[in-house]
Amino acid sequence: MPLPQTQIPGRLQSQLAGRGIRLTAPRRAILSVIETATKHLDASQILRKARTVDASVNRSTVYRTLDLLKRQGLIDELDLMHLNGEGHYYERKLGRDHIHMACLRCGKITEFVSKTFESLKKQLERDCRFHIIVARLEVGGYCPACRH
Amino acid sequence: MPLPQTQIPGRLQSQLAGRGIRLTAPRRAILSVIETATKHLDASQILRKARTVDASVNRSTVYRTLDLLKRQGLIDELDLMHLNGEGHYYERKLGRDHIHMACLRCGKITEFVSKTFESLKKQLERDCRFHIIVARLEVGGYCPACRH
DNA sequence: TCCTTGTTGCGACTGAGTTGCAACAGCGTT
DNA sequence: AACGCTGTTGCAACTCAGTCGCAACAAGGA
Repeated sequence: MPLPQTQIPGRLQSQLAGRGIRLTAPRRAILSVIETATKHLDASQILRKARTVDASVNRSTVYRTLDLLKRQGLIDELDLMHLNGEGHYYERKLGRDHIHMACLRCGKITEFVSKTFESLKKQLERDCRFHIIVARLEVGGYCPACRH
Repeated sequence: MPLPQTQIPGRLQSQLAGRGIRLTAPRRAILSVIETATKHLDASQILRKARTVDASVNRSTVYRTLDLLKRQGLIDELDLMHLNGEGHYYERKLGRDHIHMACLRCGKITEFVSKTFESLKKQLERDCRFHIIVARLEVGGYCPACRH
């Protein structure tokens, strides 16, 4: 349920290097932020944290690196039901997809892995002859503590 | 699979009126655009079409009306995998939720209704004790014509 | 018809994300 | 260890979606 982050540090780095992608100081800073995140971060939070590692990191570089990681399928982009503005959140893509539930009252984000979700994707691929690259299921509602 | 739009014209209007919400000329124009849409429209497309009905409709009013309809649970907001920029798309909420599949190559949007999706939501409500208000499943990948 | 109250148009603003460009730095090659 | 090709960066200016404060306005109940 919680973010299964804080993996082998440097894992993202070596995945990129293994694909012949150049590693630079700003990229290393940004990757380390993403790898060690304990909650969903948006671009400006990633920038702020990356700057504590390498003070010269620029906003554009954060966006360009996030684009790179998306194209490489190494991160997922989330909206989290736009609870706070229009921006996006990012998280490492690891193994199984999970569902994000956002509480409309307290803002808490809960993650949930479900076999049914996996079946649903298989059904889609079969019935619609659609080749899925990314699937995003976001739910808004009230968490156990806030429901009425 | 296609949009089940072009419902009883004026249906949205009477739903709002029935809730004691004031009907104005710009609102009527915007509602008629949403009701008669044959594809997913974004805010600026809604504005342009609404202006063919009432030339004085303003951009802010479109956003304010979309917010109203979202709060009333009468429309759904979609990203459609951000195939074209960062904006949002809107569609009437009718009966069962459906899944949106966006082809990353040709941009085609396919809709799909699935019993498994309904079970998944029930499972979520039960297992996570989460009260679902809105559920959005968007899939990016390759449609039958574009897959390789 | 009047009056209250919610709605609108306007214009200025915010904040996310993008872009062109010159300077720079990986990293494979020598 | 230095070289050089080529991809990457910082910067600053920009675009675009969406928001906001406010004075004028209009819906619809009395």
